Amino acid sequence: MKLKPVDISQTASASSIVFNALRKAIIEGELKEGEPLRQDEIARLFNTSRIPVREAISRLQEQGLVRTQRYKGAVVAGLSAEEAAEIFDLRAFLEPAIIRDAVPKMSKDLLAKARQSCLAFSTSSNSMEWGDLNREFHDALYSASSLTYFRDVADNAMNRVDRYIRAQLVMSNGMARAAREHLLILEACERGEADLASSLVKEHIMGAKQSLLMHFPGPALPAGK
Amino acid sequence: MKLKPVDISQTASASSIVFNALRKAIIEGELKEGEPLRQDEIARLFNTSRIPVREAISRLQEQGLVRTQRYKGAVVAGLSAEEAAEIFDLRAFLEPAIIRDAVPKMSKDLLAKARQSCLAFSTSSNSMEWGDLNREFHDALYSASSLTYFRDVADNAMNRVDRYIRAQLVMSNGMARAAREHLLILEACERGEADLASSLVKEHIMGAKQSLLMHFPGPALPAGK
DNA sequence: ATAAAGGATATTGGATCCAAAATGCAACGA
DNA sequence: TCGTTGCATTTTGGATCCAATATCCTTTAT
Repeated sequence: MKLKPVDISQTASASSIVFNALRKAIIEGELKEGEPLRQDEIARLFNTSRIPVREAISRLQEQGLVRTQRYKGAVVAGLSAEEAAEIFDLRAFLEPAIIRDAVPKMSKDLLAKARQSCLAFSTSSNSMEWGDLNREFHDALYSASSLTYFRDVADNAMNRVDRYIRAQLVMSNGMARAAREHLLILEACERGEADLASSLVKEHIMGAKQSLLMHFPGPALPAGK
Repeated sequence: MKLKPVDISQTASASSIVFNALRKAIIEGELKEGEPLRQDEIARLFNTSRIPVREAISRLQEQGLVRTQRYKGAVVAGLSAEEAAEIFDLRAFLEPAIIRDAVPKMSKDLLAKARQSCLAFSTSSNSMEWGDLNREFHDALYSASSLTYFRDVADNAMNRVDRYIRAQLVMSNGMARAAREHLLILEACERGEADLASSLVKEHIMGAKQSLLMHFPGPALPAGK
């Protein structure tokens, strides 16, 4: 038998398709915060009934990406400056540990891929791609770590602030700065300097936090927070 | 008007009632790992249809408390020794930061409550309560912290390993040791020594991890992990 | 003119119904 | 005897239908 087996039990259900599509749209900021998610409308878009849509929305709620009020429906969840700041703090706390674990496990192959991502990021002129390439670079580096639960948590944190980072990259000169810092991180990884990579990641995230808070939509945050 | 207002829009839906009940049962180990969750059966238990049950199950899946296979249904999720170990590592990483933040914010009132929890824990002879009291003590201390996102993450981590801790408390002499350590942590908090409390929490969690891995159900874990 | 009341419409939560897949079992054949 | 095949039953995923609530707009009374 020369059949390439495919695990049909892993094929996507309607609800998971809707879930993934909505999640991506929210993370990337395509659906603006506060925007209501009409079950009927979404169901029509995906040629399905409202049942899978409702399941998708309840899962999104569990991830903190939407807020639901009984009989009023779901809206894309937003973050206050304080909440965003705390999520960055968690990232700055966790991700250095992840990359320290990852560095000694990085294969030549993986480093090559990461370098490619890094290059693509710093040279891309299409600002629509920047967010994707930024995420791709981070994911590539972390993928060598075996701390799967740490990565899950960091991933979720990143998901919640990704759209703010995307907005941040295009305005000010966040892009140029990120590209510089990415290169430093990558080089530290290539030289196997886990501790250096770790502290560079921490600075990278805390820098992004500061820069984000400066331009955060809404009233300014009192200093010293 | 002397009416005590109640926000009716916040009342529980059928699906959230089912969700909370199932979650509690799983966390506390009442539903054993691997046990299948039959939608029809649960629906009958709660006098409802399968729709709210399905929503509840999909939310549990998002929290990692159940695993679902298409057309096969959901079973209570179990953890390998490695997975449990990593979750303890995350707890040992996060919770010290939470308590360090919490200590200077603890009111007299809160400390009194915590001491009560601590006492109840160490003197309870009903081993069925130990798990609840243990959780109550930890939650009381952390509740003073304003790091809500950190606490959410730590809470979720705790939820996944709570039932193993419960099992651990009753066997060996985990109970006596935990009671001793709790008292030390509490006293450090009362004296306002945040750094000490922090490192005691870390040791407390790492100790629990070691002790859990020794008696972990299933094959032993190779050393040095 | 304005605010309260009432009703039409839209939207959600839940129940019921149907189709697709998994599971268990019995019949059958080598 | 043992493995395979086909069918009945169970269970899940999704569609449709109904009830409860929210929202919007009109009416009405002061």
